[in-house]
Amino acid sequence: MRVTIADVAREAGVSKTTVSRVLNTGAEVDSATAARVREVIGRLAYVPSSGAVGLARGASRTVGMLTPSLTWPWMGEVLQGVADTVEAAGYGLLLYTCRRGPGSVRHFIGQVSARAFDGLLVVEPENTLDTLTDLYRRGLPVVLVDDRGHRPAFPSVATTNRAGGASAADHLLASGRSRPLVVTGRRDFGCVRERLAGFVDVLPTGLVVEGEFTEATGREAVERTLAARRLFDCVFAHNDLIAAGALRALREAGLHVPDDVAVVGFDDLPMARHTEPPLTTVRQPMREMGSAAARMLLAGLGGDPIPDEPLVLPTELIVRGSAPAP
Amino acid sequence: MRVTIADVAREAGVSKTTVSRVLNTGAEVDSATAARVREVIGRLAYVPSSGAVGLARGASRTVGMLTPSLTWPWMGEVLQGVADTVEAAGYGLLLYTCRRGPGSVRHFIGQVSARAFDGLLVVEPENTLDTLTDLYRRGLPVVLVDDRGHRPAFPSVATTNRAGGASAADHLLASGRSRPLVVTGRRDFGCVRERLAGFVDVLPTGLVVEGEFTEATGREAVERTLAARRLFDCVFAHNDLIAAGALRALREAGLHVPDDVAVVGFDDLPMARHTEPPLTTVRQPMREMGSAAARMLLAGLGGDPIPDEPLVLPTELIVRGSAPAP
DNA sequence: CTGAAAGCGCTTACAG
DNA sequence: CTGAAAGCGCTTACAG
Repeated sequence: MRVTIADVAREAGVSKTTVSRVLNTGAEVDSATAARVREVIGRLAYVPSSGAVGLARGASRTVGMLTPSLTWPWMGEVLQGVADTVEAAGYGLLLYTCRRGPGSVRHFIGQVSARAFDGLLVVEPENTLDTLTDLYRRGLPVVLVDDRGHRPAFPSVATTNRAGGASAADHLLASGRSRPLVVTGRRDFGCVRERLAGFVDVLPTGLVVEGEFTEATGREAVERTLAARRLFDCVFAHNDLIAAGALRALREAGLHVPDDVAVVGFDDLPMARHTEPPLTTVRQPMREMGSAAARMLLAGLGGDPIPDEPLVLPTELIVRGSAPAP
Repeated sequence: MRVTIADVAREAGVSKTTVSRVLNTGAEVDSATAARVREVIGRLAYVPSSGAVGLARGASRTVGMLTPSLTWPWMGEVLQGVADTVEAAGYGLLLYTCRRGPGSVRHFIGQVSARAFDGLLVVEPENTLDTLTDLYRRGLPVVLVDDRGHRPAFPSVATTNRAGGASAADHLLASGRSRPLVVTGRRDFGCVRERLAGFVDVLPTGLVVEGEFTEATGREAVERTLAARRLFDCVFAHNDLIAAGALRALREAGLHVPDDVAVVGFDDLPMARHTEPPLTTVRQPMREMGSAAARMLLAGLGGDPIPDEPLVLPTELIVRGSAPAP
C-alpha cells in the first residue's frame, strides 16, 4: 500500500541508507545517484513516515501547546502567531486544553512522557505552574506566553504591563483628565499590579475598584461609583471587557463618552473597534508574543540555550473615540 | 534515561509481550501477573512511547485539523468543541493552517502521506476542496465543518442556514416590520443563498445588497440605501460584523435602533452582546458543530462508517435589544 | 496464560 | 561514496 523507503531504494537500485542520506544530509552522495533517487522519490510521491523518523531519531519534530481555553478573545491571535512560526519551521503543532480536571492534567503529563512532542508552549497555566516547572526541571523545553505576570522559573514571553498602564495615564493626562476611576482585574495577577502601578505613577487616584476581567465588573464598578457620587472624568479599565461594561453604564447614566468621561481599555480585542464609541485601548501584542515564544522554543530545540529571563514585548496605545487625542 | 517496555518487563520478570498485553488488552493475562506488571508500571511511571506505538500499530491516534485562519471570531468555539471531544477520546490534535500559499498546502499534503494523523477535520477549505476530495477518495477519513454551504463530496457538519434566515424574518414580521433591507456576504457561498432564500420566503424584499462579511459592508450598505432614500424598517445582516456596521451607520444617521429600524445579525459572536444596542442574532452552534464533526470522525476511525450526507445542527434566534420580542 | 521473534519504517555508527 | 546491520520502542501472529 504505502510507499516506504525500501520501495524507493529498490526502484533506484540503491540501499535504504543512501535514500536516507539523500533525504536528510544531501552531502556524501554522488550527485548522479542523488538525482536518480530524487527522481524516484518524486515519481513514487514518497514521504517518510513521521512516526518512524521520530522513533529512529528520538525526536518528533512536533511542538505541544497547552492552553486553558481556546475561546478567550485573544487566544486566536496567540495561536496564529504560534502556528505560523511552527509550521514555517516544518514542525507539527499538537494542541492540548486540559479542561476536564485533574485527570486531564494527568493525561497531558502522560503525553509528555510518551514523547509526543519535543517542546511545550504554554498559555496561562493557572493551577499548573508547579507541574510545568517540574517538567522543565526534568528537561522538557518549555516557554510560557505570559499575559498575567506569573514570572515563572522557566523561559517566557511577556509584555510591558507597567509601561502600558503608564501610557494610558499619559494619554488621559495630556487630554486634560485628572480624576481617574481605575477598574482592575484580580489583584493576585502580576499584570494587574503592574498596570496599576504604571498608571498611578503618572496619575495618582484613590478611586480603584478591584473585580474580574468581565463586562459585569466594568458596569457595576461605574454604577456604584456614580451612586456613591464620587467624581471622575475618565476610566482606566484593565481590559476591554471591563471597558465595554463601563461604556454601557456611562451611557445608561446619561453621560457622554468622551465629553463627560473618557475611557481607556487594555488588550485591543476585535470588539474594541465595535463599541460605541470605539475604544481607546492599550494593545497587547498577542500574536507577536505567540510567534516570539514559538521562535524561542524552536531555537531551544535547535540547540541554542533558551534565555531564562522573560522576553518582554512592548504594548502600544491605540487611540479611538472613547479617549481621542488631545 | 527513558523508561521503556523492556525495563518494565525486566523489573516485573515477564516478557515485553506480557507487558504489552497488560497495557492493551488486559485479557489473557493471569491476574497476579497483571497486578505485578501494573505495580511496576506505576513505580517506574512508565508511559508507552506514542511514536513507537503508532509505528507498530500503523495508526497514530491523532486527528489533524486544517483551518484557513485561527483568528476568525468563531474559530475558537469550533476548536474548543473539537479539542474537548478529541481529548476525551484520548486522541491528539494536530493543527495546520496552510497560510503560506501553495507551498504550505503541499507541505500539508506531505503530512497526510507521512501518516502524521489518522483522520482530518477541516474548516472552510476555500481553494482546497478538490485536494481534500482527492485525499478522501484515497482513503483518508475527512469531516468538514461547513458554515458556508460547500456541500462537499465527503462527510460534513452543517447548520440550518435556510431555517435561520426564516427565523429572522419570522421574528421581524411578528414585531410588525415589513420593509427589510438584507445585507449579504458573497453570493457564491451556499450559506448566503440559503439564508437569503429562507428570509425572503417569509418576508419578500427588493432591497438586497451583496457585500463581504465585514463591518464596512454593513456600514456602506446602510449609508447608500439611506442616501438613495429607499425606505426600510429593519435590517437582516448575514453576519454579526455586517450588523455591527449597520448599527453604526444607523446611529450616525440619527436613526434609533430598534424604534426606527430593527437589526438582526447572524452567528452570535461574543461581540454581539457588546454592541449598542446588543444584537439580536441567529446563533450558529459552532462549538457543537466542532464536537459533532470530531465525534463523526472518531466514530469513523473506530470502524463505524461515516454517513455521507451532512449532519445538520439547528440555528437558534437569540433575542436582544436591536430587535426585541414583539 | 506466556514468550521468542518478526516486523512497523526509519536513522546511524561502522566498515569498506 | 556506499551498504549491511543494529537499533529506536512498541505490537502481534505464532507456537507452546
